Amino acid sequence: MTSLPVVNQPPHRCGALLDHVGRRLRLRSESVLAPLGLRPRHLIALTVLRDQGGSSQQHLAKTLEMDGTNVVGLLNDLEAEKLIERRRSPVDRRRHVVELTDVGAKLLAKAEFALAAVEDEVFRALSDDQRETLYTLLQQVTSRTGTEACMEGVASEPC
Amino acid sequence: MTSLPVVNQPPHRCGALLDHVGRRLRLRSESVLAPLGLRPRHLIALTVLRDQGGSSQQHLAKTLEMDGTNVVGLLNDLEAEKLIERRRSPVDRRRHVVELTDVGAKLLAKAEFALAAVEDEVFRALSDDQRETLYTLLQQVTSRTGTEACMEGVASEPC
DNA sequence: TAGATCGTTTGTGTAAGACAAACCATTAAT
DNA sequence: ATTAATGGTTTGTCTTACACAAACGATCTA
Repeated sequence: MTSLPVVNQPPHRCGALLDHVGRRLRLRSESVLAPLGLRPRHLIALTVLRDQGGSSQQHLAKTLEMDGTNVVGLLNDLEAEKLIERRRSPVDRRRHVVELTDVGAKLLAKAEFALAAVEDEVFRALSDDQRETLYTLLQQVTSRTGTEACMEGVASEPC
Repeated sequence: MTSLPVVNQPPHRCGALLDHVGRRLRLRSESVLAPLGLRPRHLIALTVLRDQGGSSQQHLAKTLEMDGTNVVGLLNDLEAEKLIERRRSPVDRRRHVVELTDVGAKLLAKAEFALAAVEDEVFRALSDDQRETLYTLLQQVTSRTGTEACMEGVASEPC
């Protein structure tokens, strides 16, 4: 099963394509998000927090692939709006466990709702099924890959 | 077939997800592309030019959703490396028809080859089939949508 | 007690990119 | 023929996202 010689074309690279679509999406999102006091960057963070549950800031920095110092600023924004909470980890009180608040979850939902029109426009060429497929694929990409996933010491999750 | 009442969940928004994956991809791509004298932005432009054929700069600006003046700079970079050519349109000599050169096409191919490792890492969670599906979906998104597509006056294409 | 680690603050530098103004060459309108 | 509009170019300014470094307090570990 490892190699069916039938179709053997080299896999296409979708980096540039993804970048391109991302840009189109981001540009439009900005104006939609602005009235909510959010920027695309904030939305990514909120989404990650919702999907992966609370995590330490270090972990978050790794996930977002951002410099730690800049994550601080990002979280400061979000915390100022009560969208997230930083709690000291009981396990290691140096750590902050960052979690989405109810307000944050609601605003995130609201933002996503507001983005419907944007996505409709950008993904006009895709059917609903295709959009769902795209979503699933992207989520699969971002979901922790088993290895490398745990060991962050957040504990309370069995791995 | 238009509505099976079985699953009726609201469609997911993949903007943030896409942004996130895009970032991860871009970060790694930068270091791979640097030795080739390219930046992610350049790769997008080259990709668009290959996929859509030559276009006027205005058209290109619209496709890339970039400000015209910045497109000039981008193309200047690429032209300096002989990756693209600006030819005056015979139809309207104010226009530049921008096209990929052989050198450009080759470098693009080389870059994509070099990016294999990057995509392997980022898309580790996806099977080859899934990657291909992702590619197809993204391409479908970026491919001109029929309406709005033509009317650019590039002519030589029947629409 | 000493050293490492997490988060934070501040400050610096680079790059993307938006935007405006002025310009030339060309085309279209009158 | 004159005028106005358009495609491209140049220059210059401004904002923002980041990366990166340095220093600090609190906390954990040895």
